[in-house]
Amino acid sequence: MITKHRILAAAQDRFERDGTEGLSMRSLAKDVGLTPMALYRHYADKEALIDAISVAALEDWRDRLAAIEAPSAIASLEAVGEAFLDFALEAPRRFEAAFLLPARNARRFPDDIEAGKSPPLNLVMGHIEQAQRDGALGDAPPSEIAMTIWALSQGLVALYRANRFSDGDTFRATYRAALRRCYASFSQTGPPP
Amino acid sequence: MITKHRILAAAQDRFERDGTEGLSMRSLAKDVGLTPMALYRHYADKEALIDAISVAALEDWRDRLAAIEAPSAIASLEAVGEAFLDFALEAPRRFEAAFLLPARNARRFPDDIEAGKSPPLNLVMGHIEQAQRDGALGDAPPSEIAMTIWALSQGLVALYRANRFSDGDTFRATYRAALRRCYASFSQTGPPP
DNA sequence: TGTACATCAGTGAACGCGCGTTCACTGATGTAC
DNA sequence: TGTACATCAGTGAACGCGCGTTCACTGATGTAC
Repeated sequence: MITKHRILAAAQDRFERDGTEGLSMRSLAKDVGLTPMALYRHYADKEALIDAISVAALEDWRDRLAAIEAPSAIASLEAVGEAFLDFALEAPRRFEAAFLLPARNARRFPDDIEAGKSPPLNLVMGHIEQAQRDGALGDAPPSEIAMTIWALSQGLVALYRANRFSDGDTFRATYRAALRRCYASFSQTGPPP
Repeated sequence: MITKHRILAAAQDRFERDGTEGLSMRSLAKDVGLTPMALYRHYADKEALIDAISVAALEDWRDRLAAIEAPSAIASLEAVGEAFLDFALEAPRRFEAAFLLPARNARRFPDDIEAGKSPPLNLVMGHIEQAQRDGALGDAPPSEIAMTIWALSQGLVALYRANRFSDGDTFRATYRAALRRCYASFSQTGPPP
């Protein structure tokens, strides 16, 4: 049973280094110190292994979110932004697996999101609603705020990964400023001008 | 000479359908109706061919930008957003090649951008500066406005491609609203709250 | 306590496949004298 | 005008490679009686 975990751990490492393409059953087996065929004792095939990697990536994000503690709703939202950033910088491929794989059962905006079908987004939307009650955010639909912030974060990270920022510090500063500005744009009440 | 163009055109088609991974010299040759080796008469190797695809993708975007005509600077900026959206929806992979490949010689924020080293971004920043003179945008640094808008667009498109919107119409509407709101957040003078 | 049997992780050889690219070549077209 | 030669697009066989996966197996460990 422990072998299965060793395989998954090695697969995550490989995946983080080389992506899906670079992850081969043979090279992975070498990493773990096993025959390629031994892997099939634990995972039906390569696809099953990649599924496991995706699931683990989502769990990683869920854990990072769950670990957040902040004094206010708006501070929590800021912390979510930081967690997102850290995740993206520490484990870019895992980050990608969690958010950007065109998942078969992905939750969709607006229906699934508003129906609360995405646990991580639920948590974020809870903070948003609390911030609205605190008067720190305007009355735009929480799901819209969440999607906009999510998109902005995602886009900034994508540009950073595509080498469009001169260095990491500039990027972090720009990221924080952009998110703060974006929340500010939601802080008035009423529809956008 | 015409063969070279036929090869590139077929390669673009393949790439749009299957991405870099699905583009093999052998399958491509079959598409063009040639022996695999004939391709090497026109492109040194696979990498050279992929470079050509990237270059063509950037030219596509440049042409789309150049074709924009609008009555005012702020209307031009809106048109840029629409062009970006159309490009992303019509030719997602080419779009990706143009913006997201970690290009060796990519222009970086803030130095390269402010120094005007990116012709497409230059054009956009020209509109931004004009809009500022028109009083339609606040006095934030144009390069910062450009990067923020770019990131937001990029992120929304990424989420759409990752299946996070229930349908295309919802996505287009959300995209337009988010961009409008983002420009609005830059319309006051002074630093963000 | 001893024996027979089932379970199960892991092995090792082999299969067929598609890949990028090499090499030596053919045959048509253009060019120089 | 005719001939010799260079150029150049394209061919076809072959190379070596890494891939996911099959198959039949070994050998240790646990379990039932």
